[in-house]
Amino acid sequence: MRELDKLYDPSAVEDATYRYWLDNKYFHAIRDPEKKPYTIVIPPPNITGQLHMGHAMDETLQDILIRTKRMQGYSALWVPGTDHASIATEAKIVAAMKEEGISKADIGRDGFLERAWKWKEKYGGRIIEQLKKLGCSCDWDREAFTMDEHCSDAVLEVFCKLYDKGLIYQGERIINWCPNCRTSISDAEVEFEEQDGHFWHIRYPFSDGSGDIEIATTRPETMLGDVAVAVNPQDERYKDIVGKTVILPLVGREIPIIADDYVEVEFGTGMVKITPAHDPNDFEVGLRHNLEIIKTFTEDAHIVEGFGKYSGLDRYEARKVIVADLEAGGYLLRTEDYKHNVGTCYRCGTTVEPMVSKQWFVKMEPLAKPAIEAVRDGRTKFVPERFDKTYYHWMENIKDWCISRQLWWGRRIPAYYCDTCGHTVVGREMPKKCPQCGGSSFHQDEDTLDTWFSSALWPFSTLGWPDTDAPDFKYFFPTNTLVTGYDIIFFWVARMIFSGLEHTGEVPFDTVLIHGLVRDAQGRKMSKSLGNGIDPLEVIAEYGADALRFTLVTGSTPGNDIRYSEDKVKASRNFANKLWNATRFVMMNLKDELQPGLPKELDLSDRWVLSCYNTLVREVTENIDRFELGLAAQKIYDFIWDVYCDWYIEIAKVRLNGDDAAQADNARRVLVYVLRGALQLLHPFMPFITEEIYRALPGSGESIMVSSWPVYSETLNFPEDEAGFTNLVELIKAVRAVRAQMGVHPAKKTRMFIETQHPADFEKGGAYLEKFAFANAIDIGPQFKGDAGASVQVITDKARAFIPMMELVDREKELVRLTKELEACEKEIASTKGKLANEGFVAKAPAQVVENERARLAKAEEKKKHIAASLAALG
RNA sequence: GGACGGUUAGCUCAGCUGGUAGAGCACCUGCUUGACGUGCAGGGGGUCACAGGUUCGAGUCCUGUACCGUCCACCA
Repeated sequence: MRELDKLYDPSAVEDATYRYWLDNKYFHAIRDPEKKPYTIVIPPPNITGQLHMGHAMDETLQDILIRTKRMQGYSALWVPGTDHASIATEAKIVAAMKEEGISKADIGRDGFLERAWKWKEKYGGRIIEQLKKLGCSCDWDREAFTMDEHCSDAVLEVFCKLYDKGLIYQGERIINWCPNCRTSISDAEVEFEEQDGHFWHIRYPFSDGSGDIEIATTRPETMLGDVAVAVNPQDERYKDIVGKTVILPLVGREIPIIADDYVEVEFGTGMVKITPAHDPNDFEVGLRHNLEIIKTFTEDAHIVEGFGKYSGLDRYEARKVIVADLEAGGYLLRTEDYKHNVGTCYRCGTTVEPMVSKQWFVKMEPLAKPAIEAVRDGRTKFVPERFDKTYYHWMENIKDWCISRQLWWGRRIPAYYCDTCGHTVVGREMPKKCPQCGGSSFHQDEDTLDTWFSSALWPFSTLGWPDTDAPDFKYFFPTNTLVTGYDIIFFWVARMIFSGLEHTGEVPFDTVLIHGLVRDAQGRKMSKSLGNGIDPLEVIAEYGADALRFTLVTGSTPGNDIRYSEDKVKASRNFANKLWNATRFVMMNLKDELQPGLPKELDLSDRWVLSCYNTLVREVTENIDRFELGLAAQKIYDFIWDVYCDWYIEIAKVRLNGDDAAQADNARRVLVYVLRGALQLLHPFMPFITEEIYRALPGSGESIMVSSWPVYSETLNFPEDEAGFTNLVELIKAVRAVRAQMGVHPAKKTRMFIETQHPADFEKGGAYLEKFAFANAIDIGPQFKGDAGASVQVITDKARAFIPMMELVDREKELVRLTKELEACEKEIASTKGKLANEGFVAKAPAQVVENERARLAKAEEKKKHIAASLAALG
């Protein structure tokens, strides 16, 4: 420990401590056959990313688990790494290029990839450094990247394998297209948001001139691609017109009226225009009725060639022009305001355009089934459990996964097309000869794979798979706990589960610990656009990583969002400082030589604190096992602050400053013992300060990180002494309360007579009473012989304390005070008696509960006797 | 439309398998207490959203209602 500063300064400690851990390779997991493995893979942050509060919480939870398990003797591996994040990264690079006036086309694929790798080199490491600031004990020797050679091999293997099994196919399907990112995206990547729009009612005339029909649409610009109008076959109104044709206004195309169950009779006019090329439902209808697909939008959402004046217009301009023309032509019947949900790109927010396009898909149904089973039969558990519903719902309704992206940054699809006959060959490398025509010239598919395709393999690709003999894979896989936010269950968790099962035959982890979002103090989501994000690094710089970490786990419960507020961080910082000062106190009282371990002779307070500590060890361990990290943290906090600092240290001062050297030494040894144990329990939560203090304590090992997790011990269990000490504490508190109420200055010491039938406890604690109950002389006996009327009387169930303070005793006030106490006491008696008189309660409640109730009654009655006696004494 | 979560002290939230309602912050009163004022001692403040039910006993379990929030679906 450096100079004993009054204030703990995290910035003076954290970096050096982290370096110490790194230098000693404590984070590096060894495949020790004697140990059990415990593995976590990090949710790989994007290489474009900067550490935000969500990461900070996610990583803190993982670090708590991994540090605990490491101390518990597991070979604990936390695999770190980053994700290439194809779409997000590519967007950033393109934007940066735009600044320079360069486009992708200008530099070509190779030039672009060169830039991308440079970008990765430059920014990919940034977030890793930020994780270190948080104190993450990742095994940096095993750092991975979704596009490094190894992970790429895994992707290649998986693609080829699934293709061979028929689970990956290429096809013309309707997909979600982002006109800004210029790529397809998967269903999961579309976010719906409610927007104000209009409902345009348009007249389509029958081609035979026998009148017209009315259809309503929110997207008139898609009418250029209309190939039919659909009605419900059950709809009596329209039975007769099915089979007739109408003329598409502005375009002049003749299109049929068809019947399909998809149409809701009640909604709108009960007639729907069918645009198979640009609406997923219409696409399905088109398939059923064998309709033509007429594309009307280009990749950047402009009207395609061939539509006259509309061609080349952006989709929104086209809408305006088309509506105006409809109106001018007398086709627009009316316009209503209408709120509807619009799909947007989860990366850039642009309105997604459904498009028919040739893409690669993963056939989901055969993969989803075993993945659902695995959660149903408990091989993988969600914590909290309720998230399995979310998972089932998604998995059971899953559609095929569009995995091809029209991007350059990412793993290129290993499909090759014969230049002679166009035959498709999927394989690990470019084929030499076309199996169909014998041609020898091929070109590779231009597209890359969805980022999540590689992330889905993360728990095993990082451990050496597809080499199933890879030592890490054999030892550490399946992993144990996956920690992530509920927002990426679909993107990632679900896909890892089915991928793990399909490719390794095992679930990739046994537990998924789900946490919520970190919100701002007003409960709003932290976001760039709102500008309400708090930078964890700034918080760390000001308050320390320990304070931030502690804040993010206390007062939270798995799966629920938490609000970030600086006040909470301050409270955590204060706790660190409290611990620091407690240590300062212990250290400044240490003598040169301190015997290790506990002394033979323990006094009442020693046994009390050890017994409390022992219980703490048991409970904290249980809480962590059950992922109740917030509860565990709270208990450690309470123990250190309330039990250790506020009581035990204060009480130990009596012996430390007393004449009995042996006793003082005993106190020192217990102080150090309990402090060290508490530090160990706290270490996973606040790694830096605990390490700093631990190493300063005499008798510690080289690092708290590699010390053994405390275990509950029957030899430290002293229930009677805990109870006895509690009697003392109750009397002390009662005396303090009465004195505070009466406004007696703490400097005023008094004599005290303790009337009790349980003298032993009070005799043992006599010295403490002097200090804490402000007594300068204490007598203990079965009966007070002095003038009760001239004494302040302090009452507990085990004792009456008489404090002669004649000048302060106001008989009337004392009567009121004691009468109030009597009333409270009688209320207690009535309540417990009532319960015990209830036959049902006595017969059906567990014996222990009834026993507690009896004890409570006995206590209250004893106290009542004391109060009655005191009241009598006052006359 | 479906699913889920929340509703507990002025504020932010804990409260595990039902058994005497808690913490932090804020507030009030004292305290130059030989570790710490980022502290110590004392104190006020809650019919646990509402209505039923199960139970000897409900903040906790069940049903329903209200409000707030999230996700999924997408009716053109």
